[in-house]
Amino acid sequence: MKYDFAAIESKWQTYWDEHRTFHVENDFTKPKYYALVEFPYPSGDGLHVGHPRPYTAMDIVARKRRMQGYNVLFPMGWDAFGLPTENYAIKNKIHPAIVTERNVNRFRSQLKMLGMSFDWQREVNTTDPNYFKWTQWIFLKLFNAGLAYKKEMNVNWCTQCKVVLANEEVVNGTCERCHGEVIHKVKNQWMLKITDYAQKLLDDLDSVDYFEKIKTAQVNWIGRSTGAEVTFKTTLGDELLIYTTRPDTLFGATYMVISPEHPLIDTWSDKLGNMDEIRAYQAEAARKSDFDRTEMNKDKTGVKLDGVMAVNPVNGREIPIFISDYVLMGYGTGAIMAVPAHDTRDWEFAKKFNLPIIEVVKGGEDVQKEAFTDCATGVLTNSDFLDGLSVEDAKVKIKGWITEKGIGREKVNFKLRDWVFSRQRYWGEPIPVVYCEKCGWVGLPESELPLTLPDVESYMPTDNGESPLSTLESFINTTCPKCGGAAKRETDTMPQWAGSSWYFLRYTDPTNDKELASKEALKYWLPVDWYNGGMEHTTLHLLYSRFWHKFLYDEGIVSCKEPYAKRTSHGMILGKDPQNPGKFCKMSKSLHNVVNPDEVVRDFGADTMRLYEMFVGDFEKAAPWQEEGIKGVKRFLERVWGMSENLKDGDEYSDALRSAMHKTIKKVSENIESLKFNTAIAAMMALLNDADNAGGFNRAEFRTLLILLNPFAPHIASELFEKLYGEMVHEQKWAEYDEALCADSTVELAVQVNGKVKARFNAPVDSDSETLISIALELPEVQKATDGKTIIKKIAVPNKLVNIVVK
RNA sequence: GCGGGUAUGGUGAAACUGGCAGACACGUUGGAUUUAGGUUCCAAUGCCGUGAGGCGUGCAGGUUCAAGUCCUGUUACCCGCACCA
Repeated sequence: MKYDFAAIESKWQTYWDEHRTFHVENDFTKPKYYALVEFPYPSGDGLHVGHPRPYTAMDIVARKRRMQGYNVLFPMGWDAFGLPTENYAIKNKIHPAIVTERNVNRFRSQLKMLGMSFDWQREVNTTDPNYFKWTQWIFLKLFNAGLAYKKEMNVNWCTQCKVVLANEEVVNGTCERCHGEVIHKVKNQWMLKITDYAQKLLDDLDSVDYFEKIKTAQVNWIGRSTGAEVTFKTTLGDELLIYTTRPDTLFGATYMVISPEHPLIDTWSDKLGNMDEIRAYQAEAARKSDFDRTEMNKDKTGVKLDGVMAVNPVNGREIPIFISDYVLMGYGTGAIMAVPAHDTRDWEFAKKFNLPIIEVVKGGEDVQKEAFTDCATGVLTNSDFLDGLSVEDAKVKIKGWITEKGIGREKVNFKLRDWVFSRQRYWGEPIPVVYCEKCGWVGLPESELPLTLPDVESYMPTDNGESPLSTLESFINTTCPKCGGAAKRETDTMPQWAGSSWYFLRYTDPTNDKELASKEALKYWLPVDWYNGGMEHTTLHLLYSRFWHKFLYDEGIVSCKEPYAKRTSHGMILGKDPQNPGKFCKMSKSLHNVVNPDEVVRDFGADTMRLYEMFVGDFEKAAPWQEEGIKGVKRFLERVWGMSENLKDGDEYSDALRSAMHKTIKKVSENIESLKFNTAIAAMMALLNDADNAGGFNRAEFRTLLILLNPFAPHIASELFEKLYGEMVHEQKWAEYDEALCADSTVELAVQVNGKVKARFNAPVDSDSETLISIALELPEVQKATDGKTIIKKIAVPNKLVNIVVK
């Protein structure tokens, strides 16, 4: 009989659907396993071949865990708020909810078509009011805890999307999504105080099993540094507070720089002689987009403030103050002391403005030619009481000194900024607060949740930067829940990252209308045992959701500090690069190199597609999509099918294949755990080759093969298992192996002379070194190679090789 | 600039604590079956050389009986962050 993948796959997909095979109950008596993949944004384009790679990988893990006896939660849902849907809706004049539903249906059917073992009874959708009721509820918790606040601030504004972006969403000064120009705009925005959790987000990385590169990226993004804050008096009688990580270089400060947005400038405005010039520079800096600012970063610019000087507290010297956009208002205090001798940026600035460069740490080259920034080897000089100390010792001493004198203190700073949480868009969760003239910002009571989106005529984003909801009087005008007076609703919506910051909690109890999920369900299922997702979310979704989870932990909602026990990531699937034949690059519509999974499944089948995606290369690395490679795995499945028709009798493994069977079980079992799916598949292929050489499989051996194959290619495995053994393969126990039986009775050893292989021989396993050496020395090839030479050394590595060293 | 990563046949790639480099595939070549083949099967396939033999894991050194793997230096490419004081 022919391997009719189309008929087999639709048969089993229907079976799994009708029997709810992969539905899991909250059965608290069983050991649980929570496997999670990132839920997709259901775009209008449907799945592309990149999606199934992580999904198949975790599907393999989930299917294996079920066979190992775990109660497995492997859910799927839709991160469905977002700009593309809204844009599509605007263009085609369809409500975004309808577009979303259509896209979700397409995605769901495509995932079913790939044989993913998701529990479809637990599907969640971030745009469902029953879901976002709890997103809003969490926001109110944050608001009531003082972690959500509204602030007038300079934000990133995408000129194309006409929306505010979080720092994490700005890539190379452009919009992460549309690559449009990002400029700065001063707007009143909702902010979340993720910075309050900076230290915890950093510390608790020690307690989780993430890929090291993921941890490193988060550590760098959080960007903790220790230094000191120091107060400089000014000649106008007030004070200037700066932050430095090099307080040891205080004696080398020859000027100060403050950010163009620094508030002291306004304070000083009528006393400065060159206000026109300063105002012009401020305007210039404000107008620059992030992109321009990065472009310009080689050439330092700035303006000296005319009429004010700072006084260096360690030596009383008066030094000038500049404004320059290389100092950022958002970090530290927005002001620095400049030590050109020991900071590259300060050095460049000093050279340009002809400022003195004083060496205070010796050990480098001439500081007039290059800044000396090495902290490890330097020794203090020209620094009075610090002279002769190492940089580390000097830091300690000066910190003590400034604390004692009351002019400064030790200070920790983070690069992490608070999370800009407002978006001027229609298709997002409404922020459930109102503004009352009397009471200020007031959160809605829980009874008024969910606050749903009103129907509007136009979802168009506006050029003035206001939300499309802002023109809708019926939505805006409401009463204050506190005083009952007139109040206005917030018209901005939440960013897309809101719904995805807690979705893994909702899966544990997706239909609960009393709580976001029951305490018992949360306690049972969390933390997620294994979460796989893209590296691109490391400093976005992954960080945001850790923050929310930690907050919910502090509120007593969840009972573990970290949401994910283990986090891994996958590489991208690359397409052919049309510009460089033989090279590969990101798939994109504009390059016409996108591969559609529907066609692959139609032409080769879902099992082949799954196997190919796993066989293509190292799961963690980017992998090129090469149509030719699909044939190899298709052939493998055809061979499995063909061999099923010629099985020998046998209730146990044959002598010929026993060790091969045990070795393969071990290899496949271990490889799944370490994400080495490619070599797991290779091991099964090699087993087929072994079986061919042994004259085919017997029934016992083939049964095991199907169990190993089931997570990878579940349709063919289910079909053959039912046909041959009359049972369901997914109900079988995972195969076991015996370490002792993995070994063959004899092994081939290589014999080297001076490290070059000259001969080979077979010997019983674990033969001792003396025996091996004496056999090796008798071999004719070895005699020839050692003839007339002196043997200096004989090394034998049991079961591997013998090396004879001669002179 | 800082951080992370990669470099192995014609191609995708394997190689656990240093121990036979190239598993498993793709492709190619030859052969068989077939009216036919985007079928199946068999054989060969790292490079140079007719051969014995030599050379081979980006490059240059080093340690070792033995190095893709360890050490020093160096180049190229990819990804992230980027004036964070």
